Amino acid sequence: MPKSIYEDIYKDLKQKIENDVFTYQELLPSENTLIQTYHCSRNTLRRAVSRLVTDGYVQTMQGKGVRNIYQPVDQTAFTIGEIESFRESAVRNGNHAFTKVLLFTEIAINEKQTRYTGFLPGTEVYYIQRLHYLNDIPLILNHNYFLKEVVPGLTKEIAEKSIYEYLEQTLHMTIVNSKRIMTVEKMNQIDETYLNMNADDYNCMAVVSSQTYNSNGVMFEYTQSRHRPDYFRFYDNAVRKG
Amino acid sequence: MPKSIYEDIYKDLKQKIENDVFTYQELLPSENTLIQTYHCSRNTLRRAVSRLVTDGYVQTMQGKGVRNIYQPVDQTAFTIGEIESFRESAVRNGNHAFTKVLLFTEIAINEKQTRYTGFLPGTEVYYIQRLHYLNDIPLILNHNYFLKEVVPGLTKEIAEKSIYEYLEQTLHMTIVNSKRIMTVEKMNQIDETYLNMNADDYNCMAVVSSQTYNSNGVMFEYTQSRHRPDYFRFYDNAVRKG
DNA sequence: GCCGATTTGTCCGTATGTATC
DNA sequence: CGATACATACGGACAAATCGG
Repeated sequence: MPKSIYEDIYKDLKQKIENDVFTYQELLPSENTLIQTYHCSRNTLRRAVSRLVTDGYVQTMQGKGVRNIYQPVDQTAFTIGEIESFRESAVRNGNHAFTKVLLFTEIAINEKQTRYTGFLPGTEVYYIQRLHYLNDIPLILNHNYFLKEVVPGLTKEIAEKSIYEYLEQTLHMTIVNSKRIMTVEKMNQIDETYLNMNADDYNCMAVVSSQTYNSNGVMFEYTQSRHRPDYFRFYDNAVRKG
Repeated sequence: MPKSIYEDIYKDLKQKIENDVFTYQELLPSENTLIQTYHCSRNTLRRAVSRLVTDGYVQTMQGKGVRNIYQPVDQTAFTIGEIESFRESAVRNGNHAFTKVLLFTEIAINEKQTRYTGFLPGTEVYYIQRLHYLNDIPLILNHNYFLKEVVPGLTKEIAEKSIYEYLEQTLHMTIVNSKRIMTVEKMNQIDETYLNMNADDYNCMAVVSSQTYNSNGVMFEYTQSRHRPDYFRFYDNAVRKG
């Protein structure tokens, strides 16, 4: 797989920032300097830097330079309470990722399902319920709807491993983008049971609904992910645009 | 304020997509066509289109074209990846916004507050509690911490209108980016009271914690926004990274 | 399967504008 | 004021993917 120059530069700079080659609040070498370092054009370098900006790693300042504003997530101010470190370490040491398939069926979308999935009525899909464990704790209850026409040959065995691996490696599909909406919803009986929660404690949860498109512009997946509220975290970097 | 060409093109195309000049799943005119339409260079046009991609409005396909994948979303949704004040998004969606200042104080950050705000102990800040109403319904309870050194002269009167307007128009500060984390937390007594909620119903809420930087690379604001769960929506578009 | 036309992706060099110091 | 640094814009060249004949 041949890679692009700007991506190599992006990754190199990113890694240097993460490994404290540039310290927090320090200015990076100027564009002209970096151009000489990487032997590339100005456009190519600026493209790499602009990705670092959207990542929230650096900040460009006209006439001044490029400032490193990267802070590792662990040490960041966002650690609220003690559960935090456990949560973080669970994710980082999460070698014990395990997926349990609760339900594997093939259905046709009805009127009600059309409203939230975005699939037209009558569309043939695989409807799968899966429970994702991290370190033996059930964290996420997933409701997946996959377009049968685009994702043929899906089986329970594949769903137990990785559906995306199947899509990319076997079907050679390219996943392009995913529109997501995050909300907070009441827990239902199924959530409580499988996620091992008690309604006397938390009675609602984080819900991420997503529509995913492949490289042909076809929306081939709708998924609703229902997350245990005490383990749910979503990171984002927002950029102010003119 | 002189604007840039690529931004004008971006806005024009965006508006055309929103107004169904191009229908869903349709291909946009090719780059060469659009270049002639807007009388601009290829780079400039591609820059405009790339913003539409990150917005989740279109999808580019090498060798084929640019497909419109825009579908309107709920107007009350907040968009991730973009900084917008409460007032701005309310105005944009044609709603009536009102802000009530519950508390306006000046404090020095203590050890405990350092952990979640990211300000060093002893830092002088304005600590403000505000309640944001949308169409007379209290939706968001905000805890703002503003660095006094960078944001001088803040008053309760300003806090009742728009702090961001004061920052940008009076102090001529440029807000650049904002790192945010979204979690789900238990509601406390204060939340219930001001947001008019009953713990028998929802007992938790969406919490968005954010650190905001200005154009000098200074983190001048920490804010915790506590949202009514039943009105909370965050919209996001994730793009394949390569 | 091949070839050429079309379309997007990557990269380069250069010129000019604007903000900072 | 000049030097430096990032921002915008243009034009050209070649690569890679797609599609139709």
